[in-house]
Amino acid sequence: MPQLNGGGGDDLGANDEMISFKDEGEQEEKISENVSAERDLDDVKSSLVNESENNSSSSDSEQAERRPQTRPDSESYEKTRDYFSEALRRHQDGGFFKSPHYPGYPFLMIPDLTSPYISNGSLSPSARTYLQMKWPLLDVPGSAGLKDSRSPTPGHLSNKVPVVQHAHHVHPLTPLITYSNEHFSPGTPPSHLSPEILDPKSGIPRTPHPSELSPYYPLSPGAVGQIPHPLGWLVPPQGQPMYSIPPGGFRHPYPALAMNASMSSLVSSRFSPHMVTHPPHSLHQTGIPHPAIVSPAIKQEPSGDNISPSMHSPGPPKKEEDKKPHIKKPLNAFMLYMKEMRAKVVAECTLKESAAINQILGRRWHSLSREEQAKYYELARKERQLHSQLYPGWSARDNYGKRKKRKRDNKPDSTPEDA
DNA sequence: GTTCCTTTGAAGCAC
DNA sequence: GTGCTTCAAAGGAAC
Repeated sequence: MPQLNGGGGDDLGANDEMISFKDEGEQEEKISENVSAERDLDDVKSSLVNESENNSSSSDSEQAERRPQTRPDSESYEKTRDYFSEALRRHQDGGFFKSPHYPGYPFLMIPDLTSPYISNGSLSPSARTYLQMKWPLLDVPGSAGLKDSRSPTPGHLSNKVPVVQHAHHVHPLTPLITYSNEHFSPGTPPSHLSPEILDPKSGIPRTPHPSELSPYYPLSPGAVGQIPHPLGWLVPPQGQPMYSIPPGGFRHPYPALAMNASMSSLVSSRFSPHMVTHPPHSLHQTGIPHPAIVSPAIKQEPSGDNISPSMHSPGPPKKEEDKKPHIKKPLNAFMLYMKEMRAKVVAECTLKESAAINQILGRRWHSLSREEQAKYYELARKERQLHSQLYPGWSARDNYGKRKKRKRDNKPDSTPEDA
């Protein structure tokens, strides 16, 4: 098990896997830093297309749809230019900062711009992206790229406009391409692009702390000081509200994205607005609304409004289980990586199927250097640690069977357990 | 509207 | 200890 012991040199766990992927990563590095990502995408996409063709006899339309994706030379280039122009225009007229149309992505892009390359330049785009995220949790040994990554604030990032440059073949504006402003509430200032973060309550500009980067455990300001948090990074050094919640709650499906950089990797639907604005149901015993908490109704049936029945009816609980909020599993390292990089991959290619994206992400994951993966392992470890602190009695087993039964494999010998 | 797909990792369970 | 299973995220595709 890839269990980090925290601080140990060989604490990555999954060492065997690391060894194997190391070669792959080196290969990619040899190929070219610039082309690795594209080749990776091309490779995956090609295989996906082939598989798709073989398995499901993809229609010509699908092929036609995907082929240009694999070689987006001319058309995509023109699109890119258009996007670039569009984004540049937005940037110039200020709208770029006022109303980001790419809620999740800037956080991924900006780091690349702050310090695009690590000394040896061997890191993959994603790696650099990650390394530049001012990881709040980690002491990254010998990471040259992180040398000054602690000091950067959104303020210093503000003049690093993603459209200016981007490493590799990634379209400089790909983040702008993928997302529409419908994901983002126009009124929500992109704190990562703002020189300072305004305190949602006081409106006073404040310097964001890396601690804010963890949206997984959005502690209310009052709750922060109530518990001895296992992770020091969760506690703001200046006693300022770390997980400041916009008045009225988040409207964005990825609300915390508006907070700052590495949010994108950490933020997700786990941080659902209802959990923030209506903590009573998902409040932990410490009074802390945990993003991993999802009411049974919400979790089991994501559709519809996310109001837990228990919220509507404070009356007697139906069952013991119904009363218990659904506490999600802490994300593992790959999941954290996936959350962070998904938008980037989506932006780099036109694939939209999560399955395909995940394949790419899986490859990229293996292409990450040991150090880069280590950070995710470490973060995941802290996630689990914090999770266990918040929910001492929780067990992964608690969630067993809460999902709709998955048809695990289409193996003919597998008997359908479903009635 | 629900489930599948697809990835890796963590955890639980059976043996 | 080993191997299998489930769940975590994501969102389009398929049903």
